[in-house]
Amino acid sequence: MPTPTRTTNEAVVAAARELLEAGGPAALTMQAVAGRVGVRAPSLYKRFQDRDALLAAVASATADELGARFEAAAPDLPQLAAVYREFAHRHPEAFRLIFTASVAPMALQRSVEPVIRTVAGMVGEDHALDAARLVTAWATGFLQLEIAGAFRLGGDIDAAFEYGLRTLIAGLVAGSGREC
Amino acid sequence: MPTPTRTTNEAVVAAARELLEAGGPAALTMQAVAGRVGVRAPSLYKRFQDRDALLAAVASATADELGARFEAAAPDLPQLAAVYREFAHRHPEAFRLIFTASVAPMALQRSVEPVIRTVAGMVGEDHALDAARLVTAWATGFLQLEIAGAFRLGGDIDAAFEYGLRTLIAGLVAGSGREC
DNA sequence: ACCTGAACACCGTTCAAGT
DNA sequence: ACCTGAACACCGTTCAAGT
Repeated sequence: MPTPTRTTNEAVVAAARELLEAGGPAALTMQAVAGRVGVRAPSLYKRFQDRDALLAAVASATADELGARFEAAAPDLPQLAAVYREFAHRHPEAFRLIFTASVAPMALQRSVEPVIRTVAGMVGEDHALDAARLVTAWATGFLQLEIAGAFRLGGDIDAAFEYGLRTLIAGLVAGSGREC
Repeated sequence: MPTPTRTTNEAVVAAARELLEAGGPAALTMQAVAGRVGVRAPSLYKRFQDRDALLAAVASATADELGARFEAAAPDLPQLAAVYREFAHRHPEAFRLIFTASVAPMALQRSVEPVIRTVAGMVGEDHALDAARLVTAWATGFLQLEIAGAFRLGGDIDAAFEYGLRTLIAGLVAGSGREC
């Protein structure tokens, strides 16, 4: 008779996310993930083609969660920025993973839509995409540098984030509306 | 009698950089690096404590090279941005490596100095650090997203980069001088 | 149908032994 | 003094054999 399944894709991805966040990518081994869901490593290959596919699933799940928080924060740009930063602080490893070449590009498309919508409301449809790319590039770079510990020259990081957001908005508004 | 050395740290790092750029981090194995400099893997441990130390040396060499190009481009912000982008395009893997947590934070400090100097000339010393962080965060994030293939919604990427730089400068100038 | 033990290839790393 | 063969631990992955 057909044997009932002993775990689920969701449980596997959840276990992988925990291991990733706890010990970085090196800790996300097939054996460790399998152990967490009560199975042996070879069984995982029934669900994911290989480790890269599992990483992609983790990235995708992370992007979906982020997208949901963006959805709740739009169309308030400072709120979007705050949500993004808090998410990166809480899941630094998953945050990094999302922007890894092999994995993520597609997973992000949907989650970024609330950002485009928000920015479009500020600068108009014509520059919406360019402006969204400006804002996401800044925030993503800032958080990546912050997480990597690259801000070593002192100063208040929170204040630098506020300054960046404020200055960015000033530039967006100045560039879109009439000049003075 | 003392055996003459069969390679140098510089040659090892150069070989590592080539392998990294050609095949990503996974291709940078101790055996492959050793093979490229005509030696066996265990010999590398005389020069670098472990693979992570070698990666750190690669990151450091990359950051130094980038710093030299920044030095030549300062204090022209658009020129700095163009140099940065060209460097990222030509060495995407090394560029990514620089911002990996375990490796790089310190290697960047010196190379970023020309950027701070340039930005200070635009907004004054008071906001120099915040403004430099805004600019580097934007550029780094943009390039990372571009390299990762995350800009999938169409549009002209070159134009988006120009737009970002222009808008950023507008914000910086508006925020520093008197308002209107 | 699903799971696993055993096996293979590959990698990082150590160390005693070579020259 | 420097280098290396051999060995060890560990990982990703495959597959025939179990239930």
